[in-house]
Amino acid sequence: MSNETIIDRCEARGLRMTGQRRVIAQVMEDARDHPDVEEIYARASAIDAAISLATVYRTVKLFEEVNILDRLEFGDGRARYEDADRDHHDHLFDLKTGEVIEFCDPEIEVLQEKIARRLGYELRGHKMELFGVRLKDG
Amino acid sequence: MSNETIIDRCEARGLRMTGQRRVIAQVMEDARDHPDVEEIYARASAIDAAISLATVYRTVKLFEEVNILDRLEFGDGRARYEDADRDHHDHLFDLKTGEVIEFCDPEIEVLQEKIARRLGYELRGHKMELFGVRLKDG
DNA sequence: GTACCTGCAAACTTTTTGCTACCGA
DNA sequence: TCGGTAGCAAAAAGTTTGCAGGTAC
Repeated sequence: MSNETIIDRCEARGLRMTGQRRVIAQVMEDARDHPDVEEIYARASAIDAAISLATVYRTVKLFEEVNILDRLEFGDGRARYEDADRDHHDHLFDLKTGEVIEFCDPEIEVLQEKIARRLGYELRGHKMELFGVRLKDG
Repeated sequence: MSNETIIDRCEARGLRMTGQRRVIAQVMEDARDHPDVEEIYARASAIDAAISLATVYRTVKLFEEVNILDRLEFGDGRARYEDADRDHHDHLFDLKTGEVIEFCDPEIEVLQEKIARRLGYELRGHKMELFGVRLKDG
């Protein structure tokens, strides 16, 4: 939750900054939602029409590997991405509508630490998330 | 939960019980883990070598639609399934090893109800799950 | 008997990769 | 300079589907 931009963090990690990477970094910097790769590609294409889908895939994977982006899986078969450098929060995904709700609850934060510890995991530096699944019927 | 078998529940829902469906139901009845479709197919093939992968896909989808199986997504690109008629529990998935840990915590159960209500969801009959994601580095 | 189910192969979707040319540091 | 990077197209991996024949009820 620093105020470095994604591009700053790329440079801090010594990534070679090509034009395409700058565009994708900017797209994710501006994103207030959780775009999937196709959507990131669409937004990047609006800035530089020459960017290829393969480059978007390679770049978000790279950014994820160096913890600049988080990959989210909501069970609809597509990976979604968001800026990793944000306050910790959880996601609730409505399987009916596809809507994603972000929220944060201090009790959950405490509980997550507790559970991780009980299970022998050291949560420090890792992330755990409450993943809400709303099934189709009652 | 109840002690009906999966086959019992299929019949209770009026599903036409073919040999293939019986085999797949039995495989899931016996499963203590969270097999993906390929694994269910392998286990079913050991009982009836003529079963096709397409039938396994169609059958687990059908069983999921009538709430006989739950579909789980752990972010590794494959759907996994488990018997829906079990005590509620959560899953912790280790991204490093692929290991799945099941656990249940009463505080989480209470918290899940609370969060759902705060967000305007009525959890009754639906499911929410604490999904653990362990990232690669500290 | 008939509507539903199955196997097969082909199609589809999402993601990865081999190769050649290119570009950033 | 020169090793990493981009574009393209082909391949992979997981899943769905059209069709013709078969089966449960």
